[in-house]
Amino acid sequence: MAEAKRYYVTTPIYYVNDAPHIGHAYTTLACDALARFMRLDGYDVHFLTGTDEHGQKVEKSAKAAGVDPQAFTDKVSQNFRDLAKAMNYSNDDFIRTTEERHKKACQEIWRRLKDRGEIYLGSYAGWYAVRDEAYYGEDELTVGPNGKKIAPSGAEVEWVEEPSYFFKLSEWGDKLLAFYDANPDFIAPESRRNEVISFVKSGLKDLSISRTTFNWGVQVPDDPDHIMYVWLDALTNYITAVGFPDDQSAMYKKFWPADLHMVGKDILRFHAIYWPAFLMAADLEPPRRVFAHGWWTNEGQKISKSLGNVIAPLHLVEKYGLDQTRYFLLREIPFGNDGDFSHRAMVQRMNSDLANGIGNLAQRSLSMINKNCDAAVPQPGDFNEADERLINAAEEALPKVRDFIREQGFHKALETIWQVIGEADRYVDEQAPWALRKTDPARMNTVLYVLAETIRRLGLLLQPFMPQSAERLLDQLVLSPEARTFAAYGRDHALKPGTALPKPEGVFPRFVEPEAAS
RNA sequence: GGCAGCGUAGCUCAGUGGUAGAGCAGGGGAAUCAUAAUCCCUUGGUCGGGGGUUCAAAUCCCUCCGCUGCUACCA
Repeated sequence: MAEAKRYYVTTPIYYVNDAPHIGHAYTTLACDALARFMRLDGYDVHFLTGTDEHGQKVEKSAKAAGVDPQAFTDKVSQNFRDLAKAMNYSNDDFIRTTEERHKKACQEIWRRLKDRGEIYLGSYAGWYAVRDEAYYGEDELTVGPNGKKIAPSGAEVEWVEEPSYFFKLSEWGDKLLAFYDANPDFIAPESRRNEVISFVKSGLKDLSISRTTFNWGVQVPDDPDHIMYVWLDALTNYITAVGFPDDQSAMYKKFWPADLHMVGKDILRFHAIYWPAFLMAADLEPPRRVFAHGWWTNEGQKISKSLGNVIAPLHLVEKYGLDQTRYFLLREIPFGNDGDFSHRAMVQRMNSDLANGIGNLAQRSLSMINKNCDAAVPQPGDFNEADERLINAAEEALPKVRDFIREQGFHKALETIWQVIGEADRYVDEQAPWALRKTDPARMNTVLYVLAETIRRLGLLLQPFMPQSAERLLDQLVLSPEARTFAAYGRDHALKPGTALPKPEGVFPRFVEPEAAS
């Protein structure tokens, strides 16, 4: 059965207590490239990001700042909207857990779980460290000199008990395993999938899903003493945004289940275990896929606030350029692995791949057209074998890139595009249009036409990754907006000979080290 | 500790039974259209150590060494 061409992709909602860093930028960037690709490929895309604004930490931070929590979150969530704008993300919606629509959705999913007998009232007890605001397991504790129990962090813990509602997660282990088995692509990469499965196989405990010790959260229906605990609240955002609780709405029917939840590896468990369990328990469909990507290090060092080596995305954009940063993050490491950000590697990518690669190819080709073809798309003659080879290589790149994008292989997609660039450079050298200028101008025209066509396709392919630069590249070929989708990728949408072209300008500057002060 | 995985050229990684690969870095050459960019050739590896299975092992098995991830309620 033919399903409508729609694609729903989400980032996690980011906890507003953190300042936006490279991790946030990276997750959303991957989703953005995916969303842009799917749109160009004819899909109706819904790309969601947002902020998680509830919880004890937010409540405390607001208090410390002397404002009420809502005013506090209004302010800090703006940082994430600013980031989205600065990184040129194309999200269709930005959800905040403090919105009315979301509270309604949370309370409704709670009611459904309650009605189906998936929630019961119990009490949550454990060793709690006030300083860390966290519970610890018995086996993590050590005994301090004064005989008190000490958390791994060094904080003293005390035994506390509070009433709490529980979700019967323990009853969902087998159903989850059956679900993973029936949906082998549900968790990626493969190694993460294995971890999740082994975790579930080791047995699941019921999950505490309410708290009474603070107020900043969604109230539990019919029990005002409790607020809903983070994960049920946070995860529900994914269905809130497509119209839940109105699960008969056009929006919900069209976009749920989500095609992909992109997450960092640290929150995989919540997305791959709790979330499908919540949904199945509420008789809703689980999402289709969760991808857990890796973390960045900075010049080989683990990034941490205490080391003071946090990477601010805006700083990178300012220093290297927006599209250069986007390109680096998606190209440098196999998506899913951890990766290292270093100035050296960044400059390498920026100069070798961008300036010397696509930048130089476009500039050398378009300059020759500008100077030797009356600044218009040249009239080609018949294609010879070499021409066909390059045209075909470019033609075949789209389906290859598509396959890689569908499995979130961003680095492979870019590598595929760069193979075409390499072939085009070899083609220029072999054909030597600068020599043909005198010996065989008609053949020169054909060669330059083939190059322009190749650049057209490269520009189209680069749009999801480097939207602004690709746009400038395509502007230099005077492509109409309709001619910029993948529907216009083929030969039947080839450049029209005679089309006047502007004087080309470099799109990818090289990075030049500032001279050391002497 | 338990479970899982990894260790291949200076760097990042591909290669899962049949003559060791790519990109970048290094060396040499060509070309001069282009952001001194490009193209060609090339140096470089006892595929972590040892043992075994096989006509044949980076690839399968055993063992040792080193590294990483997961091992539940801060998000």
